[in-house]
Amino acid sequence: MHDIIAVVGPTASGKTGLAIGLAKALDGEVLSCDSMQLYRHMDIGTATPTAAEMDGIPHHMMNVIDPSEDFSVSRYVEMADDCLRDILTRGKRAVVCGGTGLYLDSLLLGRSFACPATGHRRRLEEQAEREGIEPIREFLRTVDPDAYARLPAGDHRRIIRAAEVYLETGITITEHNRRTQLLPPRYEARWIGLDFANRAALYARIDRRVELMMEQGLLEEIQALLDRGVPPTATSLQAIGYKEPMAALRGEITMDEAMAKIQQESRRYAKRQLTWFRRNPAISWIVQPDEPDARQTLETALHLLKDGISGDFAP
RNA sequence: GCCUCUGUAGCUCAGUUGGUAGAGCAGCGGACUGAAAAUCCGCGUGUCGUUGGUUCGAUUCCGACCGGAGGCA
Repeated sequence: MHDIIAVVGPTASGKTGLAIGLAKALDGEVLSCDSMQLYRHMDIGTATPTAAEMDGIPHHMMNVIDPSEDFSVSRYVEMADDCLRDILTRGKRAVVCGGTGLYLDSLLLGRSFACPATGHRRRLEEQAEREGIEPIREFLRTVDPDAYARLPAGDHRRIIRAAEVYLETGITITEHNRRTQLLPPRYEARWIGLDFANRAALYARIDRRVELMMEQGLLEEIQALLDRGVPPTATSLQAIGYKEPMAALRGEITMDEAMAKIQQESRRYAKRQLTWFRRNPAISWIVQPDEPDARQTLETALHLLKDGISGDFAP
């Protein structure tokens, strides 16, 4: 059996519970792969498991970053890779659990990154603000025609990044991506994906979970972050479940609208996550019924792992 | 009971002087390589309430029926 098990899937699909169950059954520890659960003091809105839910299983890469800090994929890989090696060195299994597809792929498949955010980025962003994106696209057309052709004119973020990488390194992002995709996977992992037979069942769970977050004091959690001095523009506060109530606090929408917005944005996010994971052929999917039984799902997962079966299964 | 209005996509509605229809929102699909819970791209998904009639042809015109809203009683 593999020493590294990846539990992936859309938000509210039951990853957390399954990962803890697997860790208990297989003498493992959980390595979180969630771009928001890694912030401290953001437990309710990110559905970070409580100590009771963790049930004694060590969790890594959770509550490790201050919400005021900016973060990045490469920092995640650096830190998470240390955790992963440490877990394996101690003879434990690693259950990598999360819904942030880019982080998962970067850590387990192994991706190198061209260069950190540079002064070029700020300058390019200001230029785009002043003159529009076209001059930057033109520049890209001359130095990296592939990126120019591939990136839609509306995707300012990636156009600026592509220009930045070339200005900083002298290598186009197209060439960099080509090289990094040729690298072999960094780790051999067994991927298990959680999904639902009916999309509506997943959406119902999302809606219910958001209501629960409000009952648990999401608004108080947000207020505490602001009182703590976290800038409203911080990356952490752009998370779904945080930015919408803040818009309500600014009086732009009502709190009821904010809650409906959180639910809708969570549904869309879940769909994007599915799009990301669906293209990974290594994932064995557990297709859950409308009212899944956690024990049953765990059994199915253990069965998959034991027999090394691949393919999709209904518990 | 009578009168008026109304019934078109999941929702709110537009439209067709008769040639099987289109917007917004919702939804669906996709991309993604140092912000990723971010960012971006694409796609109308439809017994035009039902049923008769007129017509070469009806979602459109006429009748009946069914549902909804309002008015008079």
